[in-house]
Amino acid sequence: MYTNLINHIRRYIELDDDTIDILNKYIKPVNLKKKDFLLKEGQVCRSIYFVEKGCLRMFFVNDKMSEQITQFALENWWISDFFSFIDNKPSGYFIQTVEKSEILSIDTSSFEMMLKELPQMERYFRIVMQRALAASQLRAKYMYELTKEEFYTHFCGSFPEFVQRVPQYMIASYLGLTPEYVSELRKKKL
Amino acid sequence: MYTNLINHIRRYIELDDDTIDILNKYIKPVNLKKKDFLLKEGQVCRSIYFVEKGCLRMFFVNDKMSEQITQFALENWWISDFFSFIDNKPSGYFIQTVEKSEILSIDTSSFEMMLKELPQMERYFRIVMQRALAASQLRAKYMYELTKEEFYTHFCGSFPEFVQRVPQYMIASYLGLTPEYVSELRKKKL
DNA sequence: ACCATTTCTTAAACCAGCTTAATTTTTTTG
DNA sequence: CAAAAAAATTAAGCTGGTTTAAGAAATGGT
Repeated sequence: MYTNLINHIRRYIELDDDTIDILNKYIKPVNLKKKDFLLKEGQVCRSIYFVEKGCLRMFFVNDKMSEQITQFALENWWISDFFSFIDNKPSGYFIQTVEKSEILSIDTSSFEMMLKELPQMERYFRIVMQRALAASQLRAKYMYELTKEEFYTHFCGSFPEFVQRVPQYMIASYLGLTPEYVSELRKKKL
Repeated sequence: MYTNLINHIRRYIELDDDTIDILNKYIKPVNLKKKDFLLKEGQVCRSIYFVEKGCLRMFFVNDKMSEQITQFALENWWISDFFSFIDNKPSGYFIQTVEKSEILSIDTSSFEMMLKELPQMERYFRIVMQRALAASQLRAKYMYELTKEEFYTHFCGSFPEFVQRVPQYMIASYLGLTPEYVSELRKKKL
């Protein structure tokens, strides 16, 4: 069970069957249908989430009352509002499924206990965080150097499967463009 | 020696004197004057850097041949091109001192050996990476929700000492604005 | 103190991408 | 399958922030 997570951990550290059993004590599976919420604005984000199957989005509601998506998570991605998770502060975000999803969740206290019982997991999470940071540095670089049109084209070229799977207006929101402008860009490309 | 680094590590994990001695084997101090480079575009970024004293900036040169700053590092910050560091890919960035600085550097192989000899440091770096990720999520949120003018005002309000210490055109670059526009904003505030 | 270099300012013309608002297409649900 | 809801398109007008170009002020080295 949780084959995706186990395989993901095994990319980075050794993991025997006994350790997997221990690990299982700390992990809570959550099955969600489309548009279910894992986190709502104002709540403290008390868990980190791993996507076994499905897709999540993280967004906040801006002053114009429209949803601003800041992150997606597909299979094998961890997602959380780390700011809220680390310091137990109320979150400004929503985390919601984009489609029917199987999520694994580890809450704050399980996370600490798990790391105490299985210190080798510190290494796994160090590497996960380091890679997430590298990804976020890369994304920031693209946002600095590309025009919005180039950013859109580059994104569609890099993640074609993703573009199929997620509604266009969500991609627009994630890239920081209006749906109208994306529409215009698509017309131009044809 | 390296009091800032030692204190920083002690914020997150226990550290006895013997451990510090071991740690020292892996750390290379580098003293730099203003505008010296730690990394140039095209090189593989083979180290992570800790600022004991001073200030670093990380930037790339865009197609208009102007410098786009993506990060600063003051005292007690780690900085690196993690994308290049992790996968040994040539970096697209420069890392340069903004002022005379004392830097501590750990190269790729020292990093791996150090983590093997002192596995408790995995925890320290897991926490450092996690916090860096939280900071980068927060920064991204501001970039999404604020206009450039608000972003500038917010930045100056949040880091007044920093604004003193770093030339205005660098702050403009970091925030993704032109120096001309920052000039206009300042005039407006007075 | 003086010259060279770096940094900051001013102002006008310009444009990428947004807003608004109305219409059409697609998807969801009973 | 039909009605309702959600998502995508179109087009015109507008604006926040850039570009360009020139001059002024601050900083640093000798």
